[in-house]
Amino acid sequence: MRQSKLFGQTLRENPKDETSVNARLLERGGFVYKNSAGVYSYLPLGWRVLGKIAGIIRKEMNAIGGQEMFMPALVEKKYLDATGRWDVPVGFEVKGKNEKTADFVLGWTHEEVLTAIAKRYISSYKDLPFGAYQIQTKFRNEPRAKSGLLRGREFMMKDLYSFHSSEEDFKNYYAIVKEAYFKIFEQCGLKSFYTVAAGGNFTSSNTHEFQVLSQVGEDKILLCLKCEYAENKEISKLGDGDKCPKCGGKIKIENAIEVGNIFPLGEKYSSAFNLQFIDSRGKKENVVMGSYGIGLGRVIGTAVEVYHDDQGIIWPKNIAPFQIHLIELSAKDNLAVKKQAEKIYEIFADKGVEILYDDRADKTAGEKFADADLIGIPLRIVISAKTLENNSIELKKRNKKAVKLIKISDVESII
RNA sequence: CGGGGCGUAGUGUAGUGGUAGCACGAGUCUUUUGGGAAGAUUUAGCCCGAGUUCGACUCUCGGCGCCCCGACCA
Repeated sequence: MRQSKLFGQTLRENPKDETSVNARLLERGGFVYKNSAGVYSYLPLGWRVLGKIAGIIRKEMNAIGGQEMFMPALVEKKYLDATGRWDVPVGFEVKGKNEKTADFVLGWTHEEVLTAIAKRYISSYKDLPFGAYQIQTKFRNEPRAKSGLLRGREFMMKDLYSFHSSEEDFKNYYAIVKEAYFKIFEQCGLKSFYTVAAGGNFTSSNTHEFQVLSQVGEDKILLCLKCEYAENKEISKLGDGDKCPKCGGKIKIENAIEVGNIFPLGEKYSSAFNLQFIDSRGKKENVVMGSYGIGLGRVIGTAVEVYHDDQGIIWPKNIAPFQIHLIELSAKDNLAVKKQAEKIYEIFADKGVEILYDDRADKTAGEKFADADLIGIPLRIVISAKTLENNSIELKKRNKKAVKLIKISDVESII
């Protein structure tokens, strides 16, 4: 991608209406545009990051047998009436302009919708278990959107739902999803802690959250420093400095961002919809369910909160919008630099390396460096008259200070 | 939903009861080019509505919007 053609542009100053680090850096870097409080557009750079995260999630969901599908954002009243959740205030109610349509809510979760669908296809224990997921925009009427991408009213979410013939089978799968979640967050560069929590509008059981430590996190968790056992403060009877109930280690209270959660749903939804199967002895039983969410925008916001410095974002490799940021510092009277940069750009582009090429002719070196720091691509390559004298290019990692020269002839070794 | 703050070009900011400047950005031209360059030139704005007034961006009231704290919550 040539930066001269990139839609979206860096801002030199912080937007005055944002104070959170993730919102400031993401807006300044040209990743997102705020349309309304808690409602963001993803510009091409931000969309690439979101795509990276979606890719990691897909890979891990598919690996545990999840099947991707796509459900409507318009959810008719009858679905939520079945579980009494129509009146939950998080919904945005929508009506057709012509006033003749049924009542709808913009989907804020899809347990009911998928349970209704599953009813048609599940009849025997042989149809179980199965898991289906989607990556889709969710709408929640937050009383107070805040902290940039960390709490929006509209956000991309991966929601997986699993269906089982027994509590035992469900529990096995729950543990498998748990491991998949750890892998997902790890690949996103985030260290997550598995935390016991409450179920809110979804279930009366305890649920589990994946929390990433951050000062700006709105959750407080009680975390064992030794075995990493953690409880959300909202349900915990532990206090700062207590002994861990699992290993006796020291408990510490920490702020954290909830990037994912997994819910045992039991038979709440299957009984509401009469979703039953016939077991191997011919007996009808309720399906046992679970649901599992990850907020993709929140993962982006969290990554920025965790990985940044005064100059900008420092993307973890796997979710960076590009892998290489190539900068050419050419002078008008020295076409050699420009030519060489074009050549190197083509080499990487041909090999499918994700490369952003700062080919802007009217920007100074300082401005290009500042933009590169802000955008936060992991590896910066500079080619200039100075490097060319040595038949070299300069490499610098975004998370390191040191620069290193390598010969142009060795450029492919970077791949 | 309670409390606080704030709404002026794309961004960040001045400002007066007589309708607005500055910087950056963006466009054009020239000179520049290793950490946010220089000159010339162009571009673009008072959140909305009502009221007071000869006249409102300014004062009053009412909306709406944005941020923060709290409550709530992925």
